[in-house]
Amino acid sequence: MSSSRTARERVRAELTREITDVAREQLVVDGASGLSLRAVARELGMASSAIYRYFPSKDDLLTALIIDGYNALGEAVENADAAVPRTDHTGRWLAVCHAVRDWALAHPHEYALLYGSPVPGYQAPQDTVPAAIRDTVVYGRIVSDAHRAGALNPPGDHPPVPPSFREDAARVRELMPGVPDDVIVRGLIAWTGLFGWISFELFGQFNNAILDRAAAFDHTMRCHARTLGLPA
Amino acid sequence: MSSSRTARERVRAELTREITDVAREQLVVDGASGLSLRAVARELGMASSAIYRYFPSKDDLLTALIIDGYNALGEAVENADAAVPRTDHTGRWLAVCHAVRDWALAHPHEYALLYGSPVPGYQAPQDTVPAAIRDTVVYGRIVSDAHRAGALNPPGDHPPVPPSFREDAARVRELMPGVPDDVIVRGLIAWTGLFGWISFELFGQFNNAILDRAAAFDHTMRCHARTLGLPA
DNA sequence: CGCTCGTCAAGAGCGGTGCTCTCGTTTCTT
DNA sequence: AAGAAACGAGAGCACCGCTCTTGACGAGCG
Repeated sequence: MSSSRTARERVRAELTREITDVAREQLVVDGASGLSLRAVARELGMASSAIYRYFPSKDDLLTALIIDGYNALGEAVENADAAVPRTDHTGRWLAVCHAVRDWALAHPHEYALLYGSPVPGYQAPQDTVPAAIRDTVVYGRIVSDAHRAGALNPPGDHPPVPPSFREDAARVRELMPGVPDDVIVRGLIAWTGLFGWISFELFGQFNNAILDRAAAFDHTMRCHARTLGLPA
Repeated sequence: MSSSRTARERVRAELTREITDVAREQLVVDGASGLSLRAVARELGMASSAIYRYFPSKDDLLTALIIDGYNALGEAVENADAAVPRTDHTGRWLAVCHAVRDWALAHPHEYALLYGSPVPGYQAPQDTVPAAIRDTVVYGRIVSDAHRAGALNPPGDHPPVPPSFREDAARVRELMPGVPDDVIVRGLIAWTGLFGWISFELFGQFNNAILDRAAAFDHTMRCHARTLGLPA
């Protein structure tokens, strides 16, 4: 019977979830470096060695938390985008910006885990990729929609893209169908600018300089929208 | 005699330097999380407890490495800027961009220590600030020089800056004397865009997407220059 | 029913960590 | 020369990730 076998699998899945939940709580409190398998086991009233039945190593637990984090951020971004009329491309962009920032401010340690420095001998497990690009997928759709609607009027001239960028642009274009090379460049600029700003804000680079970060962020993202070519 | 007293201080300073040097080697190899006081002591042939005569905790050693890193990066940026004619503002900006990126690629773990996620319970020791802003000082001078020379012609219109940004702009203006509010916004966009790009590149966010990063980076920074208002 | 057999939790243990304390020794100061 | 300050070494504490062994539990099969 699948039910009996499922019963075992079910309790296993449940305990796995409990472990990640407790681990996430510790992550929120102490950050990634403060996460301790023994402390998680203690919290769950089990032996530390039992954890290894569910996660072969601490890195694997962290990877699970990373995937969860990407999904949580991606979902927040998707919801923010969905709440704005499809044709209000500027509003969708700003909604995405604020969704990312709000999530980052609410979950600083998890944001640091996703977009801060990865562990030294870093190799991104391939199974993190689908979760990791959820927010970027939403963003690409906004740019693509805006371009297709003829809503993009980028100001100023850019130098011609270098020849080797054509292939890279083609890869990026999978997320922004139909968008010309220069708009892809502008799209990359806005996207890296968004995360660059949030990382600066979260990691203390704005200390003693920018105090009303919410206002400065909103205005900066509106300027990014203009450079992308979105209407005011 | 100051010489006799200096003899003690001298050997102390020398050992302090040796400790940071060995620690930096380990940082380069294993990253910040792999740094071990005991391993440093072992490498130096001394007891681990002796290290604490020189650095009260591991965090203090890391802080010293952070300051060294900021200074190394700042010096690289200063040299890169100094090698370009003063009136070639676009060239100075591009030189700074490439200096930051080259340094980051050559010292990824140290870059991660500076601009990646800080330790969880983060409080920036105030004595890191002078070193931390060396690169920004150079950048501010470039923008200020370009503006004073009348070389800035920012394309497109930006929305009016929010009232609360005036005070923040005034603080930033200490590094960019004489620059109007909107140019300060554009300056922040380029600066956060530079570090946002490098962080994305270094922390794996460009994997499977952008392969010729050098070319894409150079072109993107030229586009940033245009948005700032610098001539082609 | 009884008997394997796979799954699991628990405990001990290994080598490592940051950090503290004590205890002689060295080195500078007075 | 005597006292004070700085120093290195060693033992030890509490913690860590991880491994290995042992024993209990429960599902499937003869």
